[in-house]
Amino acid sequence: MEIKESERVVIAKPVASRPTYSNFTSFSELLAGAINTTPSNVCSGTAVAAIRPKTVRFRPMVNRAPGALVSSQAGLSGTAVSNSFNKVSSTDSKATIIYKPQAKLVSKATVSLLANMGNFNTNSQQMLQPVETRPRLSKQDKHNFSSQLTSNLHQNIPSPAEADRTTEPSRLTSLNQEEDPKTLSHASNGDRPSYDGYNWRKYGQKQVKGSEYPRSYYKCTYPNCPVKKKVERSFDGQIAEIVYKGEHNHSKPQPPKRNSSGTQGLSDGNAPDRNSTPLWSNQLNERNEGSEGREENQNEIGLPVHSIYQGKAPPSYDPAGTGTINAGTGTSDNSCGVSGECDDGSKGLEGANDEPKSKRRKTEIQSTEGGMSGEGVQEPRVVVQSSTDSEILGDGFRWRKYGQKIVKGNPYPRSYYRCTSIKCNVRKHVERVSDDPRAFITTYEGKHNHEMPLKSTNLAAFEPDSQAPTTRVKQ
DNA sequence: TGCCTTTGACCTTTG
DNA sequence: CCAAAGGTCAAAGGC
Repeated sequence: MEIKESERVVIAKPVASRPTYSNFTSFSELLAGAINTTPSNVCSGTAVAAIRPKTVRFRPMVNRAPGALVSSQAGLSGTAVSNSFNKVSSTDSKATIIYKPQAKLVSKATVSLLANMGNFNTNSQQMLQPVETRPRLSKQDKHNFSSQLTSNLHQNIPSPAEADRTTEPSRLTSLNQEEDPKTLSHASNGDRPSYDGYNWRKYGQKQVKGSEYPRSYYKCTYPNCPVKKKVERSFDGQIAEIVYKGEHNHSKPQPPKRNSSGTQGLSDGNAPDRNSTPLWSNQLNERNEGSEGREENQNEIGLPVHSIYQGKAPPSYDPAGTGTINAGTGTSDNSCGVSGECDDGSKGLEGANDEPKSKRRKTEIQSTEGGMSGEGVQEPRVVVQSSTDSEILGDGFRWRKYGQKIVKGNPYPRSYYRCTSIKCNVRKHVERVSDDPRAFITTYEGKHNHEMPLKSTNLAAFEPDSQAPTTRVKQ
C-alpha cells in the first residue's frame, strides 16, 4: 500500500498537462477519495454501482439509477443523508474522523437524494445558482432542493464549510443527473443549454488501470478539428478528470435555432453570453458528464474534476496563465481555454451520455446558443468559482485542487493541490496510503510566501484527520 | 432510417 | 527490444 516515493515525484505528469483548473474538494475530496475508494468500493460492491454504464441509455433506468445511486450512496453514506455519518463511520469503522467523512458522505447522500429529486429539478444549478445567475429551472424546484440539501447539510454537517458544501451537493446532483440525461432534459425543459458550444463524439472507452470506471474518449465533431478530450470518472462515477488535447480550429458552432424557450431563453436574456456563467451552471446540471461544470462545482464534494490540456491546448486561457489559482478559472475556463473560445460545452457534451441521442444534437445546438451568447461572462465566473473552489485544508492554507491521479503502486488516488494565494507557488499532493482513510501522506513543494489564512484553531475543526497524515516536504 | 454508443481488436506510446 | 498501458478504429446494436 505504501507509495513509492519515486512515483510520487512524478507529479509532473499532471502538472505538465496544463491544468487550467481544477476543483477541489480538498479535504472532502481526499476523504472521498480515501473513503470512497475503499468504502465506495465496498459500496460499489453493495450498491453498486452505479456505475453508470452508460447513462444515456438508461433512461428507463433513470429511475433506477437514482434509486440505485441513492441506495448505494445511502449504503455508503447512510440511508438518509443524516445517517451518513453513522454509516460512514460504521462502514469504515473509523469513527474518529467523522467530520470530513461526514461532509463527504453527507454531500453525497444529499446528492443522491438530490439526484433523485434533482432529476426533476434537473438543474443542480440550484446550488450553483448563486454563482450563476441563470435561473434556468424553475426556481421553486431548485429551492426545494437547495433547501433540502442545505437542511441536510446543516444537520449532518457541522463543519464550517457547509456553505461550500451546499454547493457540493448540488454539484453532486448534477453528477447524478448525468446519468439521467433525459431527466435533465425533460425536467428542465431544455435546460441544457449547456453544451459548451462544441460538439463531441465519443469514439472510445477504455478501462484504465487503477480505476474502476472507464475512461471515455471524445473528439470534436467539427470537421478537421483535432481537438479531443478524455474523461475519467472517479469512484463514484463522477468525473474526476478531463483532459483536452489540441485546439479547436473553429469557433463554436452556433445553433441554428434559437430557442428562446425555456431556460435558454433565460440564459440568453440575462446572460447573453455564453454560457459562461450560466452555462457553467447549466452545464453542471445538464451534463454531467460534461466535465466542466463539474469541475468547478465538484470541488468539495470530492468529485473533483479538472480539466487538463495537453499539447498546445489552450492558447489563452488561463487568465492567469499558469496562474495558481486559475484553476478556478480553469474550470470553466478550461474548456474555454481549450477551445479558446470556450468549450465549455465540451464538457457537457461528452455528456453525450446525458443527452438522449438524437436529441442531443438538437439540444446541443440550442444549448450552444445559449452558451454562445454569453461568452464574455465566463471569465467572471471563473473568478467566482475560484473562490468557491479553494478550500482551506488541514494545514491552514487555502488550496485548490488541480488534479487527481492514481499512481502506480497505490490503489488510492493522489490529489494535487496548489496554494490559492496568487503569488504563492506552493503545491502539495495528498494521497492515501492505506485502508485507513486517515492515513494520508502529504508532500509539499515549495514554501508559502504568505501567512496562513486560517487559524490553527479553526483548522482543527476542519480537519481532524490532519493528525494522521504524514507530511513531507519535497523542497 | 439515421445517428450515436458500445466494445473488442489493433496500433501506438512509454517505461 | 519487449511488455504493458493507453489510444483509436470500426463493426454491431440500440434508441
